[in-house]
Formats: sequence, structure tokens, C-alpha cells
Amino acid sequence: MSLRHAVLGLLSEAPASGYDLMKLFNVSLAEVWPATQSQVYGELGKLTTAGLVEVAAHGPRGRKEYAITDNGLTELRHWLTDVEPSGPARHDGLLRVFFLGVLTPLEARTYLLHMAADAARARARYEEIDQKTEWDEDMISVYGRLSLEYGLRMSTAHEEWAKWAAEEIGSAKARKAGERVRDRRAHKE
Amino acid sequence: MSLRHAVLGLLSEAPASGYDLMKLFNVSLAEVWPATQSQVYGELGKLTTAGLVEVAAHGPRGRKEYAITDNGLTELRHWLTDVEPSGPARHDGLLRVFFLGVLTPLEARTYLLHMAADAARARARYEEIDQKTEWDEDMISVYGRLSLEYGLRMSTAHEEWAKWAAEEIGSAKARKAGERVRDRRAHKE
DNA sequence: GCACGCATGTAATTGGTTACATGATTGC
DNA sequence: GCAATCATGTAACCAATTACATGCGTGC
Repeated sequence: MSLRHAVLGLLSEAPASGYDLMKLFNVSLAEVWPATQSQVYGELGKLTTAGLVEVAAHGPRGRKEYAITDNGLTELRHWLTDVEPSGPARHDGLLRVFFLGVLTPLEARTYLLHMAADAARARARYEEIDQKTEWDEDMISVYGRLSLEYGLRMSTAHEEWAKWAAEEIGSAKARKAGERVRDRRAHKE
Repeated sequence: MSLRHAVLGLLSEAPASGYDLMKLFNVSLAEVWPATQSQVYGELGKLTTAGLVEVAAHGPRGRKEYAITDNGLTELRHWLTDVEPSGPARHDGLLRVFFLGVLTPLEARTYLLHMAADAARARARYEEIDQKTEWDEDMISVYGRLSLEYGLRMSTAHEEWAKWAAEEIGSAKARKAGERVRDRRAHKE
């Protein structure tokens, strides 16, 4: 149930309308917690009912500016400190790897190299964000930077793994079936 | 819609009952594509209706052994080669990082070190699986091994990042606010 | 006056989780 | 005979996606 906490987290920085929040979801949180417009508006309603946020101001075009309440802040802190982060995320790309055996080794290799290219593209995007962003001292900046570094490291590792795996299929193919494949740690450069 | 393909993938290796499939989900696929029992039985029903699997044999206790059909295999191959892997996964643990600013720096550091410990535990688990598994030449073994290596590399990178980030908060705290934090790439050891 | 961006919402559907419900076989 | 395991299914609920629907304000 983390959409709720994503909204609370964003509002803990500054009051915002549903529309503002959507922009924040699409830029800062897009990679970690994507949300749709209908989700955000729905959640704001529930949070208001629960007393965790309130409508702090009304603006033009029916704009409602929401602010986090004391109860909301307490709930956010509680989630951060006391609630165990939820388990394993589904990983579509990796699921496929399990079943690459139904393809030819060549097709399997192509798939892995495609993954490598995707990872490289993701890394490039993160690098671009890093350069273009004016990092300052507010919360989302300081901690957003840590998250960006996470993205950079993970996409790098992802790309390296995919290249290695593609190689691995090449050599497994070269080797005769039945011969044991025990030397992989040696590849770890 | 990948649960469908996970089931097809498993059945492409060998016929199995819903019960068998659940065991496979809980061991091999637990980290990439968790599924519940009700999901699996439901999906088997739908797949049968769609003609992608069929009941190949009836066993004791009402056991139904399912086998993939030619159409099913075609669909599986199609998914592997032609369908773009779906986008960004939600990442609960990382979402929290964005909001660590509402905690004290000390609490934030604790959270990150906790993440590092979790990652280390995950890595240990993968290493154990690696050692205990009799890797042989069947599809799930060959390609499962690649996935395991993925897990190993990612958990390692995850741990290193979390330790680095914890450090980073320490030094950010030491530095005066307003002073620019531009030296992080130097930490990349 | 019109287009674009701001702004909010609802409805239908799908995918996933939790909990419940039941019964047959095997091994001890 | 009894416990453990094999085995299948349903119902209620929650979370997320997609699509639809509407209208006000600002700048050109």
C-alpha cells in the first residue's frame, strides 16, 4: 500500500494539487513508483477522509491544494522506520531468461544483447538527468541524488550481466552438451 | 500479462499439475515472478479454454496433468521474441529513500544500513542456492543459472550502493548546509 | 475567439492477494 | 486410524491500468 506513502512523502516537502503531484510522479518517481492520474486523485480523496492530508487552499479552475497533516507526517515516519519494505518485485525481462531454452541459442543471444542495449540506454538517461539537474539542498534533491546513483549502478551492472550472459550462451554452445559448465566465476573479470 | 507466460514456460519443460507448478513457482521463480495458488489454478483454466495447454492425463486425487500445446509453444516463442518486456517495476525500498529527509540523518543512515544488510542476506541466499544446486543441462538449469548470477550481481551492487549512501549521509551531515555536494563521483572507489 | 495547459473526476476491466473450503491418498 | 501431503477450487477484496468525460483560465 505504498502509493499512499508516495503521496504523503511528496506532500511532506510542499503542499501540492493532484495535478502538481502527477507531474512529480512523472519526473522524480517515474522509475520507482509510477502512478496514474486516477490513482492519485483517488488516493487524495482517501487520505483526506483518513485525516492524513487536508485541503489547505482553493485556487482557480477548482484547484485544491493539499497539505500533509500532523497525523500524515506521523504515518509517513512510521512507514519509514517501522514497516518492512515489501518483498520481491516482478521482473518481466528476467522471467524470460528462464525460458530462453525454447529459442535457438542464436535467438537467446539476441535477446540478451537487446537487454544489454536497453540497460545502456537507461544508464545514459540517468547520466543525462544527473547532468541536467540543479542539485540543491532540499530533501528530494539530496535523497533523489542517492536514488539516481542507485539507478546508475544498477543499470551498469545490468548491462554487464547481460553481455556476460550472452557470451556465456556463446561458449555453452561451443562446448559440447553434457560437459560441465563450472568455470563461470572465472569470467567475473 | 506474464503470469500466463510463466506457466507456459514451465510447462514447456515438462507436463505438470497445478500443484507441481506451485512448487516450481515457489522455488525457481519466487524471486522473479511470484504467484499464488489461486492465480495458477485460474490461469490453467483460462489457458485450457484458450487452447494453449491441455489436460494430458488424469491422476489420483483428481490430479490433472497439463501439457503445453503447439499453439501454446508458438505463443511462448512469440512472447520471447516479439513482445517488449514491460517497463519499470515498483521499488518499495527505493521509494523510501526519496523521503528519508523527514527522518533525522541518524535514522536515515540506519535505514540504509538496514538495506545493506538485507542485500547481503539476499546475496548469501543466492550463493547458497548456487552451491546446493546440481546444475545440469536442462533448460531451467542452464538459464536459471544465468538468472542466479543476475541475482548475485544485483544484490552485491545493491549492498555496495546502500553502504555508500549511508556514508554519503554521514559526510553530508558533516558538511555545512548550502555547501555544494559535487564530489560524489570521487567516492566511486 | 481559440488553443493550450491546468485541473478534476468516474467507470470498466485486469491482475494480484488473502482467506476460505473441501476432499483423496499414502505412509506410518 | 491418523497425520501429512497431494490436490483442486471459489469468493471477496485491493491495487493498478485504460479510457472516458468535463470544464475553467491564460496568453496570443
